[in-house]
Amino acid sequence: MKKRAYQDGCATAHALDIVGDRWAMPIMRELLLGPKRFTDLRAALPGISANVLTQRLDELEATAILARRRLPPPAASQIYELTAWGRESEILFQVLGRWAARSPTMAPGMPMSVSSLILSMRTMIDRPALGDLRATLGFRFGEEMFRAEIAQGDFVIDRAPVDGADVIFAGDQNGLAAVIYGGASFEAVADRLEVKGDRALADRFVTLFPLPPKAPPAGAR
Amino acid sequence: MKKRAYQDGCATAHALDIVGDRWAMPIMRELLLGPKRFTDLRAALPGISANVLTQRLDELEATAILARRRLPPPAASQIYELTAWGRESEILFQVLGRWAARSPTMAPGMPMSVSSLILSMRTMIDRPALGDLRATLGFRFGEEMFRAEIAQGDFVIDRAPVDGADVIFAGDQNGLAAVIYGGASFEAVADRLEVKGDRALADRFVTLFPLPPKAPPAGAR
DNA sequence: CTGTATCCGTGTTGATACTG
DNA sequence: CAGTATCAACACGGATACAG
Repeated sequence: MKKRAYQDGCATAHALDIVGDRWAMPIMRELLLGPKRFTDLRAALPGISANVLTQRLDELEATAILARRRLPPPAASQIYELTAWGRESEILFQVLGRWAARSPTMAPGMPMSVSSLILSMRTMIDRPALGDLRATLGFRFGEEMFRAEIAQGDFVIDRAPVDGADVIFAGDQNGLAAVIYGGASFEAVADRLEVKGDRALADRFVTLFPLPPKAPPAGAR
Repeated sequence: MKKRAYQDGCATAHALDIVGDRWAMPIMRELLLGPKRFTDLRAALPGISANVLTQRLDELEATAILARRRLPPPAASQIYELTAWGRESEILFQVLGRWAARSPTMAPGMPMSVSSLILSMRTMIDRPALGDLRATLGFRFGEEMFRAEIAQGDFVIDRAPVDGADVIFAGDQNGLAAVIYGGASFEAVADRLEVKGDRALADRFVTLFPLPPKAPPAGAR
């Protein structure tokens, strides 16, 4: 009847009770950039099974992190969207990601979802290095489109059409990830990623994501 | 051979791979204020079983979050301590705790460990409200002693002797938690908590931990 | 006393198949 | 498309036994 919980008054323990179950946080991450349907979530989270997804969605709804909403006809499908408080959890992903980026056991080069890449750019971009750059960038990965504005030392990116951007990246998000985090050249990923528009801007943009130094591995004294 | 892992290049997913297992983060929390022995950890984490603790300690050592060290004779016992990178994880607990403090499903009044209370005070104290207050506070819970210095709008607390503090709290950490987070009076917890020294300072101190407003519960449109 | 290893009952997770 | 049903594998928690 009662699920397994830490019997602990610490707020951190309560956080783990509600988002510590396997897949709970990846589901939240996939919803941070906007609502999705059941099938969208399944597609974005390779490895999750339908019954676990159902169960987590129920739990996240019960804890007021997300709400389900039925779209008006004719699109009679259901969508899941974060509540206002659920959206405030983005800071959790930012600090988790920044901390884990220093992990000595992190293997590079694994595929990541579109949401992961967009959120990681939000988190990891070197804002002080932007200077007085002004630019608009477009990103199109499959059906998903995002638009980034760089201005006054800030970088904001959201779901939006890419039309009219100074440079547009289109294709596979893993291609762009390989360039900005793996140091690959655009030529090396040309089969997966197309770059349209201001090539000099693209070249500068991909230098804006420095990785923090790795911590020493286990046993390194 | 290989443990269950998200196959995901996202740094957040890697973070969950290494600290997402049940009890991993509570163990790290208990070590944030200093090294502990196996038995200390068991005592601070009611509900964990010895085999799970052993397994988590092995995993956290393999991922370079903690290291085990053997004390020099005659104290031949082993202690577990966080690595430098492991100590950097404190920010995770701060943002998790701050976010979860707004959870509409959090039940108040459950017991918390000494480390939890100390860390939560570090996180939740209202630094702007400190003004130009200068004070030294001592805390003694069982064998554990902490000393806090308030000066120049900052609050720092660490393991240290309590001698000479302006006010000393001694007894059960849950008594103090009930006062600063539950709004109880010192009289109401007099059987669990002793207050020695500057009573006016104690009265002011316990007002410095405002709780953020709760988010709306599930179903609240 | 301080851990570690092994067994076992139970609940959670994950893969596949299936239904409205 | 959006889940539910079934079942096997595994992780957890508790107890106990064992080793330095």
